[in-house]
Amino acid sequence: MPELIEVELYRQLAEGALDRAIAKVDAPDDWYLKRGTTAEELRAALEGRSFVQARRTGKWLLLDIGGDDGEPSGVLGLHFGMSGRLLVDGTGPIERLEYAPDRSEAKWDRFALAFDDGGGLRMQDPRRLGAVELDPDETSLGIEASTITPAQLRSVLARSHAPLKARLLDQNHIAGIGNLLVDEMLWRAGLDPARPASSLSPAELRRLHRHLRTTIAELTARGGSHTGDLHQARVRGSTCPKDGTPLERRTVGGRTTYSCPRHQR
DNA sequence: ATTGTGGCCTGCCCGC
DNA sequence: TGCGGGCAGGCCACAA
Repeated sequence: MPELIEVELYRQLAEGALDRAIAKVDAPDDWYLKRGTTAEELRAALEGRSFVQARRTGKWLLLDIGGDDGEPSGVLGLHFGMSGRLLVDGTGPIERLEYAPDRSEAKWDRFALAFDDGGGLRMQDPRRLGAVELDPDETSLGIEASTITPAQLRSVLARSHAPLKARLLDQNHIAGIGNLLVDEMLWRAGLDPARPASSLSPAELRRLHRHLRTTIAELTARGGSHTGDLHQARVRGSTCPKDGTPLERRTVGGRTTYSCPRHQR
């Protein structure tokens, strides 16, 4: 469930891990290291160094590593899948994570760093769907959703025959939106998730852009992707909070989709 | 390139 | 009380 809202909270948390010398890397789960990254590589790249900046694009948290000469020497990329949590010095910004257990168990620790000062950074992920990578491919990520412009959104959707929802979930074109956010913004915008992406009129495009930006901003202020007005109705047999129509549940773009057949057109 | 499908992973919850 | 199956969603490999 970590979508860009949750990962942004993790990024802010990670600012508390900057400029602290890394004493030890603990990468106990090889499966969790992706795209050829190895535990040995991580130790070589991180031990004795420190992070100089905490960035985010879409659902990726990107920690710039400072080199011996003070110049950036690499990037540690963290991805949280749907059940990944970030903890710095044992505490995190999110207590309850949708679709993940509330508890904390040591066996869910997939990656950890110990700092010289005795603190640490830890990634917990019960379902192991997250990832740790050294120098992740940032160029393949699409436009950051939270700041996308109307013209950029138009170009993302242009000439695509994929369902609107599938396109908005495609991280290679627009980065950061997950299944909960997309259902919420399409519900607010009154757009059918199954519409071909390129079928929106100029007025509908403007409407979608406005709701995309305000949905992200509002749910950020409320504290998470699960705080949308549609969210409590994302269960079987519920009705539209807007007009009371029985909600439709189907698969669009390979994902469970709730929408209102009456006002989403 | 684009789009769709199945699979991965694990914990939880339901019905029997 | 135990067990099996379905489900959740992020993303990747693969097929057409």
